[in-house]
Amino acid sequence: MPELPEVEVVKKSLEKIIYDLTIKNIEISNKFLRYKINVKLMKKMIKSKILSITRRSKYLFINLNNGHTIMVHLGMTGKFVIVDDNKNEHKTSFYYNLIDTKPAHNHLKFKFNKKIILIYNDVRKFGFIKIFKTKDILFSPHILNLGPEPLSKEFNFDYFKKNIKKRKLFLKDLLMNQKFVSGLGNIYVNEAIFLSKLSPKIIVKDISNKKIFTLITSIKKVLAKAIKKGGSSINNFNNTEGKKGNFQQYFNVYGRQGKSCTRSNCKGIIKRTVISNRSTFFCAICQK
DNA sequence: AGGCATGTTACAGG
DNA sequence: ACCTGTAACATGCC
Repeated sequence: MPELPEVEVVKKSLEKIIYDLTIKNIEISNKFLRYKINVKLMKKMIKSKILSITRRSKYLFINLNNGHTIMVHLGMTGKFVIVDDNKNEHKTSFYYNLIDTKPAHNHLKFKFNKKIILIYNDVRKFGFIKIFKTKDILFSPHILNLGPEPLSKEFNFDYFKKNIKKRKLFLKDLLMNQKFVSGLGNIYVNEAIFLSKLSPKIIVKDISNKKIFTLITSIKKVLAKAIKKGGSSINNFNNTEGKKGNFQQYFNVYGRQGKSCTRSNCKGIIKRTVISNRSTFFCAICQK
């Protein structure tokens, strides 16, 4: 479920529900996620309180009052399910097809001092949950080499310009590279490139200054809008409030091959190709 | 049956 | 030591 907007929505939802709660128990039914969970260390988090929940790129940090942080990466299919005190289930889910949270794929359960259970469910087990000392978290190998957050002011024209000099790679590969900018994935890269009217295959050193500005704006716009819409894939935990992620209905290119270009006055048809093993969608008429 | 799926990373080669 | 491309991870749906 996991590009930056989805992870941000999960972060906000978790915050609302488990902030300030104390972990009463942790049940691990399957420790074999992307990395094997250190059960002993994980159990040491029992009795600690949730100080805050933060995000860096697609990684979530659950910061505890015992000097430790639980790092969570949702991989491709990681989801959280909240069971509230009325036994209602509030799930995060993906718009695509793996939307079920079958109990068989529940791997961890966190129980709190309120009657709230937080379940980590992950069909493909590409996600992981790992404990770090809070002070070490930004120096962990996952975080250390990440590029700037795309929504930060650090990610600007000067940064972009400086990092594309003499580089001969496709624009799409640049934006997918987490060392260049962190948090974008295949959906939002496709969408941002469409908004900028550039070809995903333009060689990055050939992008004009004007287009660099457009591109940066497009990236920030598409992410901000997706967060506002609750992500592309999320049924918000607070779906009792009628809040469901629905950014997928705003996709211009992703998954739209064969359909017509949404740009007014463009008669193009969206094409699908493959770049670096990933599906790539674009309009050959208006993206140059 | 085979292709495809939102991600990361180990590895080989340059 | 850096950069790049490929394959692998596990599972389910079309």
